Amino acid sequence: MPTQRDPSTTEYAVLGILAEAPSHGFAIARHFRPDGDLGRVLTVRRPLVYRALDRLVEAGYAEPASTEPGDSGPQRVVLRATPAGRRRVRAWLGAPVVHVRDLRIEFLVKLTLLRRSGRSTERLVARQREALEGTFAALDGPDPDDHVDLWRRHTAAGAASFLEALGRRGPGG
Amino acid sequence: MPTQRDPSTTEYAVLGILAEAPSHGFAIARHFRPDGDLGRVLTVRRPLVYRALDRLVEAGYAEPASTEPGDSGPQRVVLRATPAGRRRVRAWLGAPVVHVRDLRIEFLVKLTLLRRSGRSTERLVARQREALEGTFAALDGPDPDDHVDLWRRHTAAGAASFLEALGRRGPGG
DNA sequence: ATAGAGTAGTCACAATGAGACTAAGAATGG
DNA sequence: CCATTCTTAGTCTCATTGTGACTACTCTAT
Repeated sequence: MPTQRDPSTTEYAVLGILAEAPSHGFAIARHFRPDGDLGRVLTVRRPLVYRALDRLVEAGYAEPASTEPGDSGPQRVVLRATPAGRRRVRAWLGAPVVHVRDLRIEFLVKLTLLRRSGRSTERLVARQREALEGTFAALDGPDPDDHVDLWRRHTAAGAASFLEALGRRGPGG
Repeated sequence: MPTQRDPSTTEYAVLGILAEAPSHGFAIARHFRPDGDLGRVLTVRRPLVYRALDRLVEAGYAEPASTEPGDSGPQRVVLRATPAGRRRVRAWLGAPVVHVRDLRIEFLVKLTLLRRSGRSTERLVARQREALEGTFAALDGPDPDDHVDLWRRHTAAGAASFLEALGRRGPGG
């Protein structure tokens, strides 16, 4: 059998929603529209949401639960997260990202999912700061000549102050 | 005839190299490896470089110039930028990016190309600051509660201080 | 001679992204 | 009463991007 690759951020995000409560593709897709809570961070169009669900089912992280009549429309196929899926997404939600560049999407998706369901973000924020403190420390000293290094320095400084501001807001912040 | 879409950043970057001097795919691809000057900003694998060249030729921005014996290897196909291609890339190099998120790749590619060939970056940097000053100004005030807005604020601040630091280094900086 | 390393370019396939399409049921309007 | 239109629900197709493996050519070292 072909080895399953790790879920993408999109797939994890969809699984995150599904782990909160059983749902169906169309409803999940609403969260990921540009004006949705998750869509503000990561917009995902409908076909992609359905593809992500297909993969999650293939991987054993989600399964069909039932078909229900739709809200004025065709039947909907309700899916739910499996225990393996819930374990997987819980581990992902607790783990900090490795690169500064993943803060923008992956880390913000995690924060959004945690806050949606009223879970505390304190631990994740603390771990994220620890995970990147080495990166931030390596950027001390005078401004470098190279413009790429200069960019890294100033954006890393922005990211560091973001994490500090997050940390200053007690639990749930 | 199908309307040509605008070149992607990758295509512009390849065209930028080609506009400096006629060259061939393999040599161009070297600049875009992770350790190359352009690759530090935007890495592009060989197949993608050749595809970009195909498109540039289709679009009339590049054309085959000659075939030459390779450096210990097969013949190489040398391409050159057409006048239309040179015009196009010159205009692109002079134009600031519209969104903060495009600074990281598109703007840094422009800077890199300008510096490679010894051209001044002053004008582009000044225009880029003007182009984003509205965005930066809109972020004044106390830290927002929403974590997505908080992220935007702190990273925009990082980007603004990067552009200021760039601006402080006279011509060519 | 032959095995390796670097040069030059191609191929096939997977993943992503965007738009248009089917289809069902409810509401509207002449 | 029938046609239109809106929203819900899901699918299909195609273009673009990204990745690894592949061919082939030339020189060098063993």
